[in-house]
Amino acid sequence: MGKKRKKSEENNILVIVESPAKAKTIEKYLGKGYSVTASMGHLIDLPKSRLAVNIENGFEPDYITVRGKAKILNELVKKAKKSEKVYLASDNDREGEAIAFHLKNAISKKNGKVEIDRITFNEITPVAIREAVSKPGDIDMAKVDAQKARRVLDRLVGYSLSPILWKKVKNGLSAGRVQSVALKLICEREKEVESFIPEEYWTLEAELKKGRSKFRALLVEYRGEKPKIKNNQEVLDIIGALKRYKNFMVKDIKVTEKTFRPRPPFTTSTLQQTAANRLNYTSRRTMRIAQQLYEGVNIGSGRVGLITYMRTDSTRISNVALNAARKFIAENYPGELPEQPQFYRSKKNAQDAHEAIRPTYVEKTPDEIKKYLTLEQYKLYSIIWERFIASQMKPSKTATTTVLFSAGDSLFRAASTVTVEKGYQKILKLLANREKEKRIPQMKVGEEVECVKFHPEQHFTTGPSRYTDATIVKALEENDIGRPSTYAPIISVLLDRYYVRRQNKQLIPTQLGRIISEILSDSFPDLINISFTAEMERKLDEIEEKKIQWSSMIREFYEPFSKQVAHVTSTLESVKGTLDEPTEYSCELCGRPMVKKLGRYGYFLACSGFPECKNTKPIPLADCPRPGCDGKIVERRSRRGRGRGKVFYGCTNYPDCDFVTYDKPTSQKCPKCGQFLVEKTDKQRGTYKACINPDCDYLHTVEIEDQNA
DNA sequence: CAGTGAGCGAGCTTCCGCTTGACTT
Repeated sequence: MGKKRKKSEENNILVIVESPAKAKTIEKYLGKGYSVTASMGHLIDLPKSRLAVNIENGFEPDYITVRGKAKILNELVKKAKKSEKVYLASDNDREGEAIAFHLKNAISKKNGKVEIDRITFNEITPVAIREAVSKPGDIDMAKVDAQKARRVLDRLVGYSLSPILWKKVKNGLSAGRVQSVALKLICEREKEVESFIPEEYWTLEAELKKGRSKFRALLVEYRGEKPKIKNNQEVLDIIGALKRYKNFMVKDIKVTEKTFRPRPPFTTSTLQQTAANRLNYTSRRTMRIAQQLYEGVNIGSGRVGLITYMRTDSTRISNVALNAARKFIAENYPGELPEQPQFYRSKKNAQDAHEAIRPTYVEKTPDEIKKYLTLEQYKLYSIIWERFIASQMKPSKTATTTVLFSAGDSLFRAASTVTVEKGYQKILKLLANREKEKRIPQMKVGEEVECVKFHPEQHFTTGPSRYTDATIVKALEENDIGRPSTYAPIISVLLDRYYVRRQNKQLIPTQLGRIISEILSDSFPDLINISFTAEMERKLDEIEEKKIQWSSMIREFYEPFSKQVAHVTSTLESVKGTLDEPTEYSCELCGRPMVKKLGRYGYFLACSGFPECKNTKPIPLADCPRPGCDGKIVERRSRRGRGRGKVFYGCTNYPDCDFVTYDKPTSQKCPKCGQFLVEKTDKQRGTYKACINPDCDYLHTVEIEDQNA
């Protein structure tokens, strides 16, 4: 008796979620009697070391406990044993259902008696959590099957394609349903960039004067046609013909109003895009900071989670958050509160397991908590906060006045845009529009203004732009390739494997990346393309709707695929040996030319006479600036610290010469003193080049290559 | 934000998607 009462006072209902930060919040909401624990993602998965898909037996996967997760799993099982009831509350999406399923198996294997139910919710609010607990249900096996199909397909693709690359290109390479399509996009764009031929064209502006104000109007019609000015001579001819019109006549004035609705709150994809465009952050950096804000920052009163979950594809927000935003707007910007709340539609195939990314407490304004945040936390929090509040404010309105001027049979156009109603723009600081308003004076139709001067300007048509973190994430998301948790890692894998490099934010394929992409796209055109994943998702939906079986879906894919794999393996010629890039250096041991190779630790120089001559050396980046030293500056890595350590640049004559710097040398020489230039970054100037010589003051801004961090 | 030093051509690699930490190499 006494024992029983004691037990009921303890936490006798176990709730399992995926993320520990979420566990903390939910435990607070559920209160007494509940214990909430995190699984930290998948605990059961395919082993890394082998295929582990039984092709002869209906593609059944051979699951194991994920390396390093045994401790967590055992503890969950132990806790479950002590509980009266277990609620599996992993995310309400396909992967979450699979996590719940595997947990249930593991727990009931060790303890058949305990009652295990599945609960789901799409927002972490007291109401939603309590409601979920009041309506426990079962695991949706169709969803679990869909996840299994996804997992098995990715394993079959990745573990079939990668070995082809090992054999034909280079050991250790990788390919997969997602990364190889991302690489293909980048390579195709590069081809467009290369084949684009810029064309010269000119524009002509007239400087007009009314009273004391001067403004410019653009030539939009010449001799009854849209002007196509190809070169300097043509523009001079036009100016010559127009010179006699000392005055231009106002022919038409039009005012058009435009309404701009605020944008929906952030998803992972739009957060990464906006942070890249407005703050210059890589996807990876954005996610690292967002994770910090989500896990919580000490803002005086203890650690507080400042934003909702950062890996989401939804723009939906909870009612609690909606009301909080409206209350905040009513109190601070009463004129900008719309009568009706704004609702935003998530993208078509959103899994919608979480809310949009929003501040957890709208009353904690960025400026109020700035002193507790790092600068990057402050900036990221600011854009999240601004975007969320703005999304519930009134639209902004602009009025554009367009004036047409005639000069003979030519027409010029000038326009000015003014904001009529600021609306949600009132809240924006970091996200505020950066363009300046252009003003033109008041005029009347029929009025004449003086033409003071002509301004011809040379232009070139600009071709397609290379992908950046922002645009590749956008492209992937639009085509339903990858998930919020993988956008940043996809970019990292392409960089880490030297398929792509990043320069001035642009993603440029390397020689290796192009070769791989070419082989994969040519050999597997049905798989390595932009629509394969969308097709796959459609079939996964059918599995979830119990219209087809997961194993038949896999069989239909695998039969032709495996044939093609065998065919390519036996027929494709190896390109090993063509990968080394020639260089200007020659081997100091045997005189043969040196080639640039990609090794385990990055690029290095090797003698082309290998294996007779085994000479290797790092790639020289510059001459050592120390007087009398004949060493070269090369990239080195510190040994201490996690991973491979931090990159720095030192002299090859170390320890005789101890010259060292953290600034990356460039191939350029300083025009003032002749030593080499290095890349530097700081807050005021951004990234720029400066002379390595501390006694030389040469510096100027230029474009540079970024790191992956 | 302070902080700094090999080797590399291989015998064992690789996927996508969920989640956070992280010694002895």
